[in-house]
Amino acid sequence: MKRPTIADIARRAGVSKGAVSYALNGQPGVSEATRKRIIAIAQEIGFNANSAARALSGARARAVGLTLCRPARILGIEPWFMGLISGFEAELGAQSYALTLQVVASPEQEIEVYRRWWGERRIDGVIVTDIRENDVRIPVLQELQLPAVVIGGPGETGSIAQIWSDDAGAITEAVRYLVALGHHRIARVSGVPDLLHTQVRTKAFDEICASLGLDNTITVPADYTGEEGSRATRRLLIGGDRPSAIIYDNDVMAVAGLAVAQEMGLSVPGDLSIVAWDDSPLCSLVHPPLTALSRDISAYGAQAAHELLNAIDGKRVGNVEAARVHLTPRGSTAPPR
Amino acid sequence: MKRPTIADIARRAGVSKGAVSYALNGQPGVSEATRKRIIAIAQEIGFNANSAARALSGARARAVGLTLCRPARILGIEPWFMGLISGFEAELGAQSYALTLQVVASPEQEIEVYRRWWGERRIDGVIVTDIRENDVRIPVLQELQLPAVVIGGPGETGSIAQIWSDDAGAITEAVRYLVALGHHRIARVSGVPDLLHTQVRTKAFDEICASLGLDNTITVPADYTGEEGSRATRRLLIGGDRPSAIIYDNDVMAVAGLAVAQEMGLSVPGDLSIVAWDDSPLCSLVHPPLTALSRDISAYGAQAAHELLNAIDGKRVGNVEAARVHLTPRGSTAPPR
DNA sequence: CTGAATCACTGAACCGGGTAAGTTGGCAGA
DNA sequence: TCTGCCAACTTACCCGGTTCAGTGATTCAG
Repeated sequence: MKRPTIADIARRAGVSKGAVSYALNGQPGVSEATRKRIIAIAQEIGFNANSAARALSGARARAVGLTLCRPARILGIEPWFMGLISGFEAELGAQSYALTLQVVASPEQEIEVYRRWWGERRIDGVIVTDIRENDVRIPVLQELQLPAVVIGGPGETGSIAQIWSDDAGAITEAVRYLVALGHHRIARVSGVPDLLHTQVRTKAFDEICASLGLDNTITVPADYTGEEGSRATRRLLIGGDRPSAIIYDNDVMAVAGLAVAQEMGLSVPGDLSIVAWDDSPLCSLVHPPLTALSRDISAYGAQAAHELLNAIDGKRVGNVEAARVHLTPRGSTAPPR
Repeated sequence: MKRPTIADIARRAGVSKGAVSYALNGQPGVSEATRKRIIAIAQEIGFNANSAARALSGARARAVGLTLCRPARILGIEPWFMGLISGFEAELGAQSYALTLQVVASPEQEIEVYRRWWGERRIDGVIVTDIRENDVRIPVLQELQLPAVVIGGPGETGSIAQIWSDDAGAITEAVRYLVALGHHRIARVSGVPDLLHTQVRTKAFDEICASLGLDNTITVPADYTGEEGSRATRRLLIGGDRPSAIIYDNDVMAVAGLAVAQEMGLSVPGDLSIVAWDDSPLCSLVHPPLTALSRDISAYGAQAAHELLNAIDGKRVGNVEAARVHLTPRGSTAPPR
């Protein structure tokens, strides 16, 4: 019942442990005949190298870490993280790396987890999301020399690899589209203001609105949750100079906003046009289906994992832009009445 | 820059490696004074035991595995898995166990992953979800003697721990509630029919409907996705003898069903009442908010993790029922017009 | 035919903790 | 003063791969 080791294989093949190691790892040092024989025996007895022993003798842990720093109730509903995770998996699985997950409550706790993981040599690198301005995690990662890739930005990450999508371009496209439909009063419900990509979006939104001569544009900060999305929407729709279109920073808030509009007896898209950020199945699930800024989150994740594996291999990696975000028009946008 | 080992601590404390090991693990064999001194040094230099070395010397890997066997596009939107995961974390984190995740395409691939993980000693146990009748994974887990806990059921899992919620009771409550409101034609859109808990629900649904003398009750099988939820709903609403209430096996299909009803000009709850299974934020996000069968998914996950840790510790565990499912009435149910 | 190079492999050290078995020193009791 | 005993350590080996320095056999050039 004991799980087989290379010593068992060595005994059965009549060679030394060393030879078995060379044979199984494709290293030179054994003849082709012996290699084949050893591989056959390994397969026959269902051998899998003990990852602990392997990691201990200087090699990799063959695992990467991901922390999720949002309350469970948001994590659950947001398609973003799951999309990202399955993207990671596609890339990591191919290289037989494992993904280790931890839910944390704060960036400080996240740093603790990084320190522990790295100290324990449990992982070879980490994927960092929800990057902020002057993010406290960056200097720690540099101090630890822990291979990492940062998702979101672009921002200051020093020597750490970074992958980002062109959020500024995306929001510009959305505003231009709404203006082309005839909208003048465009509002925005943003995600957490601290996050770098929120700032990028806010800046780009303000700029394009100014350059198109729109006034009364407003960004209401929220936190990606449905509750905040509802609250922000109510605030916008109650006011005197009601916007005719709202851009939301994620799909959950957009759906919540749609519900508020319906509840207030406003027709979508007749009285209010809605644009969601990140096109998840959620957007096509509701009625009317939501116009969204789409990007392939899975591919984004796969690309991030790829960069991380490069960083782990010591290859210098830089600042990578992910695939373009594009606007997918659906039933929630139309010319204002 | 090298990460510290117990040998470093031993040198600084002027004792042997063995003494350090005893001190840090709370074992007898060192005086309190020495123990304190050693712990202080460990803290000072930021020592973390190398998990590989620890795992190698007979101890635990201190990690558990979870595979997700659904396409990414469903995983993303379904709050269920993320809820479960954060529940696991709450329990695992407290015992400083890590969670290793893998997305797989089929039960066969899932088995491969279990074999590999266990062979590599990467994990100490696994959490198995989406259990089917005569599930192919059960005999493999028993053969490998891999500690496991099965979520869903109740069903035949032999010696493997199991945790389940009273789905039969829940659906009975939902049907009784709808009948009390005055509904006679109640339909149901189910999840994947192979899954054990789907079968439990279907059986209970048929039984309670029969015992209440309802005819024309029908269960349309679907697969938890929004698309299938829409399709099934359309099929039900197009038919001659339209149901006045539909119970959905998850929240995503319920939301999709709501959109279909709105699209067809039916008022909810006036023309159609809707009940969702699993009360996620999604249910209160839409308009009208959905009546749902609520359960604390996180607590469910925490309980499962707890049972698994017991199983890993060799404690015999059995068949545990999770906290009750209860009906949360909201705006999507009312007496039929 | 000899010396050098190459090949196929062995043996042993090593990674960093865990732990059984052995070794002190100090103190109590006779 | 001697024995016995215990706490407080030390020593040494284990876990299971990886890797490096040999070693004997064979090949090959000169």
